Amino acid sequence: MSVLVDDDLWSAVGDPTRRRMLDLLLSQGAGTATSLSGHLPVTRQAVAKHLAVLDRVGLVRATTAGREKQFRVDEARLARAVAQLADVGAAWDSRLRRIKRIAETIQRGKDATNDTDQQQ
Amino acid sequence: MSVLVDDDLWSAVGDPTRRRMLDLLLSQGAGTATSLSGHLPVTRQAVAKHLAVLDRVGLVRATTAGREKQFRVDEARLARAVAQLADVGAAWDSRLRRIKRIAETIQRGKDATNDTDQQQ
DNA sequence: GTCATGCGCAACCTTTAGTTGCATGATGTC
DNA sequence: GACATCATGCAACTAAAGGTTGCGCATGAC
Repeated sequence: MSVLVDDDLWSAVGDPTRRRMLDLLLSQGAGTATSLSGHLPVTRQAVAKHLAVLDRVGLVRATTAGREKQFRVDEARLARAVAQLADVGAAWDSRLRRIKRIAETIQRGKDATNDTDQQQ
Repeated sequence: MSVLVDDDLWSAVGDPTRRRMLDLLLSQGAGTATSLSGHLPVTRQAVAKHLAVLDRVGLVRATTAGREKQFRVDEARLARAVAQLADVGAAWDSRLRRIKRIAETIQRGKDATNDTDQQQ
């Protein structure tokens, strides 16, 4: 059965632009829509929309200072998202390993008897 | 700097429905658009579109048998996707750890002197 | 042959990522 | 204080993606 995943959280980090924004925010500590857009191939308005999405799922939080609105990553929240990535990856990985093991077992069976034409 | 990620591959597994489809295909070995749609809250046509997406990025491969079109997961490709999930997770995780470590260092500094009001 | 079933295609709707354009509000300088 | 400036916010519009319904066609079962 499938791993429990917060779809909102996942799809927030599913967007490439938002992932790069998170990278930028992590490496720079904080940033505004304007400053981030300077490092991204999209307009400030697009960045602002993405920040709104990230803010809605709690991955970033804003502090208004004068005319600037600084965003920074909510570390606990991102850690949770990272944990979910790891969970899904681990679930698939273990299933892939199991499949590989079974395939090898079948292969060994074939090598041994070489006439049991097992399918499926 | 951001981790190298194949955006197509990532966004293919970024969709919740497609993730569940991959789960189903992994647990059942194979499936058709019709069979999968029985386990999902969307129509067969929606599933077919998702299968087309997954096929385009190589995560599944189809074999036509009579009037049925069976899809199965390309294990190598999914393993690669899993590796990318792990990479991004690890990158963020290490950055989060570094931030936490710095925060603790600052905290220790404050505890010691209690007047160095350091603000980035 | 006929009937059921699985697929593919087309039209349409809604949401989302992106754009441009403009109004508003805080800063700093003269 | 007035004014140019710069960051933000808001609105309208476009394009792509996820989803739907409806229909036509091929294949397999009887």
